Amino acid sequence: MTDTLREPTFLILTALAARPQHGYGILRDVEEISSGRVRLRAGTLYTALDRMSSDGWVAIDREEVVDGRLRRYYRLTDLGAARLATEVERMRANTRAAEQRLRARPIGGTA
Amino acid sequence: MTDTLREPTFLILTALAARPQHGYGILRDVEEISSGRVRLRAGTLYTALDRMSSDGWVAIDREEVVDGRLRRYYRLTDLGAARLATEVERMRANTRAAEQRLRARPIGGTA
DNA sequence: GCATATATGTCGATCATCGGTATATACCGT
DNA sequence: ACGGTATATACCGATGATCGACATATATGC
Repeated sequence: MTDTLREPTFLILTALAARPQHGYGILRDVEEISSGRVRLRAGTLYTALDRMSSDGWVAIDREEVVDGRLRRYYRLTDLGAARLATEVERMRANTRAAEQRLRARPIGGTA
Repeated sequence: MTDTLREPTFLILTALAARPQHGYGILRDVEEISSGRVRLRAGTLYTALDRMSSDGWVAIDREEVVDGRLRRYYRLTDLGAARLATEVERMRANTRAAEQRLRARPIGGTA
């Protein structure tokens, strides 16, 4: 519970915070959340979902078959939501500290 | 320039944003910045300083000898400050997105 | 016939960080 | 005299999340 989340993990949890979604939907959502900056690799996504499932952060919500293709929907658990909230607090504290110090820094001349 | 910073790297840059500091001073400062949460390993610190030196994010400011012990002071370069500022913006955007979605999420009943 | 979108998955490689260890000096309490 | 803690820098093997590439399958558009 103590360790920091990497960006892909963070964004997957964020995507699922909105609503249950299936893998490919998460892929699209993460891209939208990050304004196109982050494009998850399939390997990253499914490895992360497996890991977070066994950690109890996400759970399989339901499975559907659309056009002969499987859609496995995941949802955020309360534990996962709490983990995400903790991470948000940590990031807030860190950004606050960094901004404060960057503002105090003399501009230029230190190249 | 695109990849995300890990917390130790982020906090080392933040520590140096305030003023030039030597290794052990950074160790103490990072602990203070993070309210005692993050205690950098010596290996992490010096490996990171070497890496960031070759990336041009930090530079050796000066060297002193105090009580027969070497003190190597590092300072943040303009490039390093820019990199930190970029990272702060990224984290701000991510926390904003996560908070928005966590607030919209129905509380409880999804364990 | 070929590219693209949808959809899930495996596998080897990379790399920052962790945890432990090494090396020194100085100070404090017992 | 001895042990513990603080100061100070540095190396090294292990870990683990992510990357990049590949595999498989269906549907749609050109």
